[in-house]
Amino acid sequence: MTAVKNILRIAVNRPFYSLLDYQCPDGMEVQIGCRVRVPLGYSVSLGIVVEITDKSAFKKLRSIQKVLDKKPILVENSLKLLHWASRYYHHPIGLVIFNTIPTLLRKGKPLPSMTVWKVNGELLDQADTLLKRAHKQRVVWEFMLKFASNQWLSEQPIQEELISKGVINWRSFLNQLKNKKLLINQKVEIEYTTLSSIPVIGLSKKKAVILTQEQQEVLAQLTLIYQAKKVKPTLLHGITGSGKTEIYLRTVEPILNAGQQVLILVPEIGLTSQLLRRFQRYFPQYIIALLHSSLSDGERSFVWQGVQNNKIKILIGTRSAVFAPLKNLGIIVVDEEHDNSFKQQHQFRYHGRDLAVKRAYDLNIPIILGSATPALESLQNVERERYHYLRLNSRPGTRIRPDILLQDIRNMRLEAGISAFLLEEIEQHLSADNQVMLFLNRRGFAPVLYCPACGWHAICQSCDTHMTYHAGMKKIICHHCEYEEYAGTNCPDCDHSGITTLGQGTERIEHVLQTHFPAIPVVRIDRDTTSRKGALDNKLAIVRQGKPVILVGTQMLTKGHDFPKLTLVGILNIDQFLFSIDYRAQEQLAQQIVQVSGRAGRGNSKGRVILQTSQPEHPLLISLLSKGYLNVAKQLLSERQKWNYPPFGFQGLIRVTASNKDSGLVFLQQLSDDLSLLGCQDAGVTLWGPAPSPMEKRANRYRSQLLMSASDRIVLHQFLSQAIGKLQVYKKSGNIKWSIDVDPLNML
DNA sequence: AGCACGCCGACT
DNA sequence: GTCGGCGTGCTC
Repeated sequence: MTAVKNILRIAVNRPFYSLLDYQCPDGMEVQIGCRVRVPLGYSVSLGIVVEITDKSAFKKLRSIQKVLDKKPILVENSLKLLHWASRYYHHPIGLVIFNTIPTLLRKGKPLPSMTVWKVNGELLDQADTLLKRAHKQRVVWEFMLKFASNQWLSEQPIQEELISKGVINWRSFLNQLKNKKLLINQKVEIEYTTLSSIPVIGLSKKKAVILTQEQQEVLAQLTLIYQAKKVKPTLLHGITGSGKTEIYLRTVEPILNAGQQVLILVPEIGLTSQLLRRFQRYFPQYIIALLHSSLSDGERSFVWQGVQNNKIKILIGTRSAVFAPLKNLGIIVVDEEHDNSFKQQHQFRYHGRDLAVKRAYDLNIPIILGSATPALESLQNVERERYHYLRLNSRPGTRIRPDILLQDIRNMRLEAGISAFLLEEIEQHLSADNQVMLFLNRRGFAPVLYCPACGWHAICQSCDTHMTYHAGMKKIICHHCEYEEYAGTNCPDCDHSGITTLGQGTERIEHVLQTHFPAIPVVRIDRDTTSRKGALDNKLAIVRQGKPVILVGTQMLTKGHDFPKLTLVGILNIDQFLFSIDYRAQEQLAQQIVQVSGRAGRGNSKGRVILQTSQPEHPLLISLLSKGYLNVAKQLLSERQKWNYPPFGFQGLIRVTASNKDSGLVFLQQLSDDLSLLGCQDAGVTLWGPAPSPMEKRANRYRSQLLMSASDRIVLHQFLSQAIGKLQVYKKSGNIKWSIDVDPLNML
């Protein structure tokens, strides 16, 4: 006799690090991946069945109350990934799962369904008497008799037909007929013949792009790679404009044709729509969906179900799409893999790219990481022969690489941060009918608002930082806590009337250029001008018309957009990043310079890049310009190795916030002492701190941190687990909240 | 995260 | 007296 497996190991929607065991009552059917309602303490909670077993360490188990799903809402491999991620990032399993699934499912609602209708054959002879006095009902009835006698009919064709017959309230008539038992209806799974959430853009026939020699070789290599028994990830290092997307399309094609699904991850929503267009054009026969944060709850559930039943074949999404329950996933593409927005910076701090690699590894399917400026982590994985490395080094057609010019701005009079030389160049490129772009990584009008008479300047009352002046709104805004107030014209301290600004942001550059070139449209692209839905697409459309424009923007501009008429790029004010205390700043700066430079000269004319700096002799800039990104990456990697920084060592950061200055540090000191007693130093784990965070006060809370680093990942994770055990039992004074960041990307 | 319990000070 | 503030402890 085999034991019946009736013990459920459940992830409840509460901050527990482990699964909870429950009894499954006799006769209740439940599968792994289904949601259940369980009693917990004095209340009830939702949970998801993660394991089914026949033994438990607990003697007395409570029973689950209800099973919410007939079929699992997660496929096995995404559930496995979530479970693994919960352990790797040391975040409670239930919160990991419930924060990932669509809101409607999180609230216990069912997956979307649709209603279908049919004539009830049993009461046909009574129809005439029942409908004697109901004229409109009779119209509906006759339509249904004609089309839905022998088959179920969905509401969409019913609606179209009846509205054309002038029956506006069609649904209420259907219900009246149902009440008279002339019609019957039922709910069924949605059919994915069309996707209402997807704009269908005029699908011009795909142009037969002829691949370059280089592209053909890369494709051939990829084909070989996929034939291996154990497939390794591929880093596709292709300079901007080298046609990476074309490679994605071709490499994915046979996988789709074999019936499998494709997952494409991009760093930002802004990049999804243009990629969608390319894929729709190339694969008009497959259903493609987007998954990102601006979808409605309903749309999200819809996509979730569509990928799970293998109707949606191509899914393009931002980082959380890595958890989507694709039933038959065949390949993953991570575009712009170096981008830091793949790392979630709140709560569950996971890295979308790294989890994609893990998911591909578990499924033994290919994954392509594409970038013009690969992350140091990825390059090191190539070095260790964990990844294949493929290179696209030239631009197809006549596209030529841009020249980059360093311009020394020491002792130079600038107009709002722009040199006379750059203004002159802008003028020339515009009059040659070309487009120009200025990159400045700071939004707002000016970072400082101050009084020349008494020295007062606007600082945030809740954070250790200045407030940025936004001229359009006449406000000063804190970019860290969003606190804002109206900016007066007089100094709040001495009432001097000549209050003024220092430094520049994109808004000011826009303003200055607009007065300088009144006939040319200036298009500003940053968080302030693109927050409304569709705003970014509208702005990009203006640029795509091809007439001379000046683009001004933040790092949003560096990401993947193609501007064929753009011939000049100006890079302003990057000097601060050359001397940042963050050891990742130089890597990011190099990536940003290369990415933004790549926007220039996409058409037939050669591009030009002017980089204004007061540090023209800085080794990073010299080396980047003379020897290129890979060389800089090698240098940076050797520095990282010297200090045992990632990717050579591994880090975990424990952050604490508290309502007063000292209690966080005291709390972390206790942890630091206990970890030392446990022998973490002897085991090779170094503790840095506790120390106040670089920005100590933020949103009225005092922040401190303890950094743990080690050469051995396993050892680090053992001590992180120990640390969590301690953190849970310490007494907390001063409203302390703590969190863990594994593989932290920034220390601020 | 919820929820209950228990210990306080501040009210009708 | 008892209402409710919040610190503490527990949840299979």
